[in-house]
Amino acid sequence: METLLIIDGNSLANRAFYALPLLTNGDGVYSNAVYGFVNILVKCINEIKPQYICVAFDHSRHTFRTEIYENYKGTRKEMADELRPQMPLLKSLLKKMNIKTFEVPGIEADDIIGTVSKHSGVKNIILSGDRDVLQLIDDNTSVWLTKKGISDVEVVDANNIIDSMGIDHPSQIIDLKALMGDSSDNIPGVAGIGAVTAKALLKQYQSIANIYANIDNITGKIRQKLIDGRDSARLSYKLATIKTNCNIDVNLEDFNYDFPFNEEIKKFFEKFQFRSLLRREELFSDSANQLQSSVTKLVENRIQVTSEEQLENIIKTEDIQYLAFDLLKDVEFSFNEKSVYYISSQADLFSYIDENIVIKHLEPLLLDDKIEKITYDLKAHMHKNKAFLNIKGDVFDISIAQYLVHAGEKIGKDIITQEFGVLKNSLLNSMKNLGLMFVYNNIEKPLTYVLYQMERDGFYLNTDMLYDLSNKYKQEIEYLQQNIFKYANNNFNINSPKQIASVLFETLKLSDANNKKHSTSVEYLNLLKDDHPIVPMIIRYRKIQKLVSGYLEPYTKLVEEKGECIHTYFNQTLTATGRLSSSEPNLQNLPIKEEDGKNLRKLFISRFNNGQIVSADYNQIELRLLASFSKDEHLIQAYNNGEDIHRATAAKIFSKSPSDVTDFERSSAKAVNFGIIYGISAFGLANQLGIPTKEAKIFMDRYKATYPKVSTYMQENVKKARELGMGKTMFGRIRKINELHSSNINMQQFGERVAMNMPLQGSASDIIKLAMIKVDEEIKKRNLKAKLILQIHDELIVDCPEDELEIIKTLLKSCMENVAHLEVPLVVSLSYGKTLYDAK
DNA sequence: GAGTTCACG
DNA sequence: ACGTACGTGAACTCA
Repeated sequence: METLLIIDGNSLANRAFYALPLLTNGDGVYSNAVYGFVNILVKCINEIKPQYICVAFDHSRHTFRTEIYENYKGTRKEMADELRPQMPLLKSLLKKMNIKTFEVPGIEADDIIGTVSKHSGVKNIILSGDRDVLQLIDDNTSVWLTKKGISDVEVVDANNIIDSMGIDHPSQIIDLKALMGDSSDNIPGVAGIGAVTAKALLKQYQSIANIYANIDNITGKIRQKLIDGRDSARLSYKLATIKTNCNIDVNLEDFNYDFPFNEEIKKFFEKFQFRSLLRREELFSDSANQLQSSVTKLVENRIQVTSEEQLENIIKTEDIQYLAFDLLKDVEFSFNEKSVYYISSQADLFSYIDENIVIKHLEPLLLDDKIEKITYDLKAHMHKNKAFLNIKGDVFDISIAQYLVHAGEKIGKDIITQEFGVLKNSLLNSMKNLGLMFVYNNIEKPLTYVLYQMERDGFYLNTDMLYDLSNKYKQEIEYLQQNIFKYANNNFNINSPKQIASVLFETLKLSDANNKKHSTSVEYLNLLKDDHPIVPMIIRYRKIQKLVSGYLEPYTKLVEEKGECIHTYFNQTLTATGRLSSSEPNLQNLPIKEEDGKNLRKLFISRFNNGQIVSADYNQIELRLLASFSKDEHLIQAYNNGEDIHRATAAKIFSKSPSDVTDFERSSAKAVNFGIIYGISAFGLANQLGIPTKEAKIFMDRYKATYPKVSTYMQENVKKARELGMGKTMFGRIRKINELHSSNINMQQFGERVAMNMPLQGSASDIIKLAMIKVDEEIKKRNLKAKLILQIHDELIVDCPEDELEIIKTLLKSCMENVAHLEVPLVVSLSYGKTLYDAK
């Protein structure tokens, strides 16, 4: 059974604080409580190996207990001045460890612990210094009590609590306290009754309720004391009872944590000089270790270059095993693992050496094909300095390798040049083990150069038209705004969904049936568009506002700053599936579906006189891949015969001839086909089609019955992903899918959909990347002036001189269609025209 | 910085 | 009873 470790944060920090001498780091910041806390945390992680951890903190002194009894814990001293500042420090460290912390107004840490332990559904171990929590012990819950100091713990569970406390059942802790009181919490109990009498009474009567029920059988002074103290006992019972039903979210998924620790934790430990922890290499993940060793060396071997002579001397005398460089943040380079050289920022005038001087001296090394180069983000370096354009010899890009090994994961990018050699070896090793070498060598590495050119060349804009369009739409916004205000009888911010909702549903009292959340997205606005003239105005305002603030204004700004050519940035190391992404500006989401937006595409023009914008896009590449991977005969046959696939699907699942398929049936089949690619769920399909989930389920079932091989293929994907912990594309690109082993059913289902979708989306992405490399090669080979300038996932855009149009069309089609050989043909559609709008 | 909304494949 | 289609980027509000 899985185990959840629940820590009483205040209790443990207190114990640690008083057990250890006051340590400070160099800056005089106290850290002994944090240090002690981490030590015992690590000890528990090693011994318990819990799957989950959470930490509960007291929010403040004011709780429901002080409400009913103002003296509760009234004898406690204030938190020590040296401890108080350590608490936020501790909490931020826990956050870095990805350990969930709770801190809830009105209740104490104990109540959080009680609630979590009773609702976790797994085995609980409570770590605390406070015996109060013993009342929470049951068959699934035990307590680790910290003893004097912090290194010793006493384990109390359902079996030994009797010996430990001299009672028969954990819940009697409450009864015991209600009788004898508790001086540390200032719980009164029954005056005159101490531990011995209380335990004896409980031995005989089990509970305080039963004691009072049998009060007539009790004799002597004890009886009188019990009668006199009845109210106090009742109050004490309430105070001593830990709540187990607080209003907090107990979600195991939140209690996952990171261990071994990451780089950030290591840095934290360094900052506070937790040396004994830093020495324990097993506490840190590999990359953290690599970083750590570099940090250690860095302290000793980070050498500032302050003059040209020094630089010349270094290059002459160093043991040059490779050239590692990173000029993006600071200017840093190294030749082996022993040292790293850097130049200081320009602010340091006396020891300033220009980065161009450094580059000048490194250039012979860059051009020496026998010296291996290692860098982080080669493409950015190419943009930064032309010396990086013609590097000879092998170049290893850490950022790409890291991305391939860790696609879809969040990893720190704080890497130091000195460690590049080590990192390269370990990443190369990982890539070999994971079967990523083809993707690295044949896809991503050559693609970097293609993307560099695309970013550099950019897309030309019709600036006159940009200003005209901008003004036209701004006027319309002004007009819409006035009308909307008029209808609302009020000026408000139309960009605020909250304010729109208030106008629609409160001021104008429009129906919010089926829209309890008062969503104002078009989907819901459309339902109301006939109810009030303000609604279509708002819909139109939204649309135009989007065009202006999302496209026209950013372009205007870019044109003013950088001229009439727009350069996007293609992120090659971001998406989980292997796709590219485009930003600043994003040219992968230019409007196309509606005419108003599509008009913006007229802004995008050729750089050549009478030039042409050529678009080539893969027809349904993901569905074709599905046909090929699943080897489903019906799908393969349909594609080989060039059939309309959605119509064919509709004919199959609605059992009629293709010519009898209605528009609704075809669009339903289309939605089903998309759904299949996304890892279908009946709910999602129902939502898409606006039909009940039950009906969507029927569509799905019919699809599965019609295309059984697709069904098995998808299940096979999930199964493989579950075994390997990752999804894979046809060329071996991977994406880790940890969600498949989540305790949360929703997360698991998400993992399943990802396992079904990633091989399709990712393989399509591999294919178009290979095509881009091929297209670039062919353009170069033929000395063409045409330029590949955009990639939009399944589409390539080329800016082409008039006289190269025919060759480019042929070249694009053949490169793209022949880049991979599948069970079905890859079909590319071509279109072209004077603007991107015309290349439709 | 999260939540909403909307642009694309 | 609840909430889910896959992958992105960006503008905007509001706490």
